[in-house]
Amino acid sequence: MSTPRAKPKYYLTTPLYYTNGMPHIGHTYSTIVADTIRRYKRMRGFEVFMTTGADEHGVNVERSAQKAGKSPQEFSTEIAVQWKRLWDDLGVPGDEFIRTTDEKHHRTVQWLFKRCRDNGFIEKGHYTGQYCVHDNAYVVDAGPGDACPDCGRPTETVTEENYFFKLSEFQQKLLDFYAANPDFIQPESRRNEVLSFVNGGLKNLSITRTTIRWGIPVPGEAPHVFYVWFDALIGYLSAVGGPSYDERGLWPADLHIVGKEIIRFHAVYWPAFLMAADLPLPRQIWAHGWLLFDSEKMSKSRGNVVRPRPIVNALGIEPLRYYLLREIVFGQDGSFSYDALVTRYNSDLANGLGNLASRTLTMIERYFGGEIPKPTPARDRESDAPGTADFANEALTKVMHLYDRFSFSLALESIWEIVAMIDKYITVQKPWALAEKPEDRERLATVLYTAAEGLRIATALAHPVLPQATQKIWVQLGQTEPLAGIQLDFLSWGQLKPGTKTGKPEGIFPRVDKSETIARIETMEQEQSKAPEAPAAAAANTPSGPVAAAAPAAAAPSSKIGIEDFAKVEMRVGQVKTAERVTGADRLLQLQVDIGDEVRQIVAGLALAYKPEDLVGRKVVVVTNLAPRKLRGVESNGMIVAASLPDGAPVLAGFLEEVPVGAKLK
RNA sequence: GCCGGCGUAGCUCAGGGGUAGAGCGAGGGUCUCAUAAUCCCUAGGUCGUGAGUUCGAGUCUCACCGCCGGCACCA
Repeated sequence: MSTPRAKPKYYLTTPLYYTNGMPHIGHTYSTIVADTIRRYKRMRGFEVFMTTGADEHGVNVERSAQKAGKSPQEFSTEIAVQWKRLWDDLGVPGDEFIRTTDEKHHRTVQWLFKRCRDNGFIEKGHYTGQYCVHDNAYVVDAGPGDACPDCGRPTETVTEENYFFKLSEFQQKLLDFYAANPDFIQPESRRNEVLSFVNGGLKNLSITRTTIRWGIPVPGEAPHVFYVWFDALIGYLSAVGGPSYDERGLWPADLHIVGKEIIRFHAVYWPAFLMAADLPLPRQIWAHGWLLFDSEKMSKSRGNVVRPRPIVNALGIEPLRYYLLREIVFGQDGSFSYDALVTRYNSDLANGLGNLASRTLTMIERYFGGEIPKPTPARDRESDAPGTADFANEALTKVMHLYDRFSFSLALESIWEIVAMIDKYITVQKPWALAEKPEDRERLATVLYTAAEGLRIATALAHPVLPQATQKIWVQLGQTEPLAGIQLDFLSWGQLKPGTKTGKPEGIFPRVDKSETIARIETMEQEQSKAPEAPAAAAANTPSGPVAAAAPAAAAPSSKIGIEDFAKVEMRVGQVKTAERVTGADRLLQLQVDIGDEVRQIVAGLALAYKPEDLVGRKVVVVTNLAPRKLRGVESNGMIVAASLPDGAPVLAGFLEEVPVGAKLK
């Protein structure tokens, strides 16, 4: 009963992110990849639908909510709203933000459960595990007698009745399915892992709990709620119709993008659930790798979690998109560093694409009054630009092929070969010299047409990765149809119409100073991390505090707060006792600061403006009630208040009169 | 412990039997349309260690060292 559609559909998903914390760069990566595919598929003529969302149930949310003094629903909603807002702000919202607390999702889960049960794949059984009575939760991986890792109290061995999904019956069916669909699990290495896991035998899966309250109720089975995977995974289906999935014709999903750590749930449990319910299976599961920061996995305990907002505030979302897709081979782990990010930005975006647009459009403006000149193809293509058009046309085919395989880094590499080719072409042809001789007017026209046309092709191809910037160049090239609506299949050399009025050349990617930009990102990161991870942190706000530098990209206006908010911040006069550089960090100083009743260790981003020895003995303003945080592996217990100059350099706040150490500010 | 992967120029990585590659960074040069951008030249790296197969090995085999992943939560 699917409605007839003109275009083939393409349905893809990101994971539904757990609302127990805020997004970091890894989540951002997943979503950016999905958004890029979404945009690319649209340019290939697909009707695309993308789902992202929030996984909200479970003990962890329950407990975090309790700590925050809120109901799980209230707590989870606040976090979910922030996730959604982040994706909106980053321009990667998808088409549906499904929440596992949505009524339609509850309905779908209960419906799927019934189908599985009716088909005989659900049974009652007993789950036995180590249970912490104090925390009201099972302790995974604990043996009898082990202590609870959270509260240290001994755990008890508890057995509860719950429902099991007969996963063991699907071992052979899954193996057959994998064999029949060799591309189902990507990349290859993950596929092999899954295969060996399934080959090793499958145990039945406990899918309900009676000890958890915060979950979807099992209909007619009062204390039971669904447990983890027989909840979140089903969101992919809830988002596109649930029980009536057939009406929208979007199911099965064409692609689930996941992180490598959750591949098994997607590649084993999920297809088994669907088989049990007699529903179509998704076509592909793609597991990407992790972003390693300084070669380490990101984690809160290491204090090296990278958040998207500071980067976006300092550089913009597009450089981040470009970096993640260009630098990291999709499917493999990749290293993330601010240094590489800014380097990529300057060399590829500012000096590469941005500069090519700038020089090309400037010359067209100057020599042809802002009109695309008319080329004289035959002769010039022979003598001046052998193979230019062919090169671009071949690159076009190649890039689409690479995008199809999600080989983003190779696709971008190929696009940038076009940029380099045109750059070289311009250098060889010397249009500025041609412009001086009236008899070279025709050649000049051809050269600039060629440059503009090469730029146009590269711009169109880069659009899925750089949606806004390429649209700007597109407009500057005088194109009126939105670039997002261009079909790549119909793109080819020579479509640029002579006489088209070009727009004013404007810098798309202004070059930035590397160390200053990194300093700014780190400062903002520091600011943001100091705020607790509670909803009140309002990650949407650019830190408007003393060290928030003028950011070219975003710089959200600071919102008004009441006196009661301000009163939460405790500031005191401190005196620097010792100061030294933090190794491996350009701008961080590790300080011991006397704040009256104690000496605090504080790591501050002051090294660009102050020498350690100049700070010793100096009185500073210290925010004393910030949550501790590690910077470059060094714990920081507070924050030094400073003004921030436009170039990012800090200037310490101080007093004109003598003040005693430890005095409070208000 | 079992299974798998990786270790190549300062950095990130490609190459999988026959005279060591790319991009970035760095050094030198060129041009001047352009965002001090572009373009050209330069990198002499025991291709983790040792042994073996071969006329010939980053490239195949074995052993060893180091790092990482899966087998057990997390983008």
